[in-house]
Amino acid sequence: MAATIQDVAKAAGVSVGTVSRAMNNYPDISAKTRERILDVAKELKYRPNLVAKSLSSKHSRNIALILSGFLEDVMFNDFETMLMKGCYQFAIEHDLDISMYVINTKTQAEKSYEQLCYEHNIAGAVIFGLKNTDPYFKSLEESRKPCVTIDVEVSGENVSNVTNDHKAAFEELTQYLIDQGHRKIALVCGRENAAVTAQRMEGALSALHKNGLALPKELIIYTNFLKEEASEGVARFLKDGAGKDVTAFLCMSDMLAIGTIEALKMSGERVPQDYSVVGYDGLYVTEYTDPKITTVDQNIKDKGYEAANLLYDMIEGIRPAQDLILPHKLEIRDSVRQIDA
Amino acid sequence: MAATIQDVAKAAGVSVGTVSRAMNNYPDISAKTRERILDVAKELKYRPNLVAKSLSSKHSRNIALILSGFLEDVMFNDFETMLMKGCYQFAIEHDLDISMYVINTKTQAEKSYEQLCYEHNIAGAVIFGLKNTDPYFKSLEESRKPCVTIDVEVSGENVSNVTNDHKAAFEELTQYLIDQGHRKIALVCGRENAAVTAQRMEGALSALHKNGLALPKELIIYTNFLKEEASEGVARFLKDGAGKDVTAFLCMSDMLAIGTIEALKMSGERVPQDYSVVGYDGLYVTEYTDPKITTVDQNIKDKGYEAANLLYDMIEGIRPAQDLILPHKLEIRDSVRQIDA
DNA sequence: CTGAAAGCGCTAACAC
DNA sequence: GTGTTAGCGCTTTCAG
Repeated sequence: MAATIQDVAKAAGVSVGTVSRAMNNYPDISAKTRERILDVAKELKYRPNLVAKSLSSKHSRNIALILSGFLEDVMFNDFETMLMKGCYQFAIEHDLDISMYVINTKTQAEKSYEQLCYEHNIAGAVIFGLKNTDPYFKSLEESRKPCVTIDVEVSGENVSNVTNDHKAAFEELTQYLIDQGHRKIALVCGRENAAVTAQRMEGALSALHKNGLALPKELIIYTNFLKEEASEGVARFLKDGAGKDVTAFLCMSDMLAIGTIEALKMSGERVPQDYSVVGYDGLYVTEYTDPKITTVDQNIKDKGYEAANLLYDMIEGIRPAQDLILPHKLEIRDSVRQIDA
Repeated sequence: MAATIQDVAKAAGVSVGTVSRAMNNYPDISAKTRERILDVAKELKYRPNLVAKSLSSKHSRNIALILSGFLEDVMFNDFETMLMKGCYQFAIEHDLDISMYVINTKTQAEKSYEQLCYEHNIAGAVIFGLKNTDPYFKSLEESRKPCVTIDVEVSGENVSNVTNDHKAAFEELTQYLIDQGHRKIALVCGRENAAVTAQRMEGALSALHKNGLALPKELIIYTNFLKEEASEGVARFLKDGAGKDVTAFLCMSDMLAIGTIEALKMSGERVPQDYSVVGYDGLYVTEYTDPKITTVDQNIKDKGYEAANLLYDMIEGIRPAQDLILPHKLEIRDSVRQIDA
């Protein structure tokens, strides 16, 4: 078995309390006692049992990354992975432990966020993947454990939100299309009950209206953010003839853009020569597609990092709960053609 | 604060021991007492504190997924994500908790696997990303905590290994290229100290030799599995004229194939019309590239699932440590041209 | 500055 | 069947 604090105490000829003080860098201990203890600890390869530690101290350096729907996603997507990388980056820099929990709508109903925290002695969590209709969406409000949601604005004394200005970003993206001479633009829309969908929709409409353009119903293709739905939708759209004169597809996510391009190619159309397509998210895969997709980079890794950072500050009482809006960046690549006037 | 076992005991008018028995479905308790306790527990929204539980019981339903180098990867890659999904799938089905730990060569030296387990009361771990030269590679051997490594054969009484028959798979892949009429094939090689590199190399050589073909040194492009290295290598290769008469690039990973195709396109070559390219791994991104890449699908998610499953069985004493070789599948897509005799 | 002791929430003998 | 109690390994008063 591994050495315990008892073993170290015995070997160093002191009490466990003193070992604890030495290990945790308490000030009220003589330098030489501390050193002796540290030596013995190293000798015995002693590592404090963090479980016991968190049980007795009632707080822990343990935060969680909670992913809702991680396993349900039919579609593959590296959003979560980038988010993770950001969170872990921060955690490692600050010597925190992260536990990842996968939940879904059903398990949210069975066990509240607070319960999950108490169960695992977790100080707080970054939560991704919540839908407007999820149980957590409401229950988080009363949570005494701090948390940071991504891209979903949940109110509550202890809940922060990290997001982008999706409206502005999507407006920029739309404006870019318009600047390139596109006038009749089809919108490939995301899941209805997603906050980001509404925000991006606003952005699109805003840009369109500013330029005296409209978005007729028949130019909207509805999806749940699944690539396949975009493909089918666009294929139908082309067949219907609904897309007469349309020159560009404005997609609410990169995966939708990929699906759109797929359908276009299947129909013998070229991108961007025949149709222009833009995406949104900044997934790494958009650099490997053909053509490389013009998109808005959300800098998801940063988002993870900042979310973990904010969570940490909330736990430590450094910052209060707040909404954080991170910068985005229009990433111009090869999927848009400039149309001559 | 959340309710504790004490609260439930008091409210139900029984002792904590009895509550414990009720909560853990022990047989030696009357049905009605159990029910009453369960009711009270639900009433109080009681959730056992798993930290206390694992501390007192000395075992836990906590396993870890340890990723070495997760943050160092310059290259993005969804290998880890798919692995995670597999592990979590199993964990959820079996009511296990998974903690994910990110380590690297340096932290491996500072803290052994066993220490990490004791620190967190972890029953065992699935370990991914180990290099032949990593400290864990040796230290795992003596571990008393069970673990399952992915694609790295580490000996040790308590260590299992889940992998594919990379040699056979790569041989198949090479043979496919040969069957399509390719005779002069360049090899885009992976990291030198990776076990999988050696195995795939063997497979390539085997297929080549069986067909009376050779692999001259100048037809090998060395990389560390980074896409950019493949790009540069292939570009240099084309410029050098080393690749005279070469008709196909056999890549040891999908990312290398992507880099290869990138370089080829940059040089004005078409894939597969001018050059054929095959990859290896079965990353989802190979379906979105142009052309879609012919590859060997390792079914990484399954690998994660089976690894977690084996780990669980080792912990429970159901299966001893062992090597598991999972099936692969040649995924024929559009990046290879058939060459007429 | 250091030791002794209570207790974190739970399990697991051991009684009765 | 159920209560009692001694820990699990650690932190944290409280003395001295």
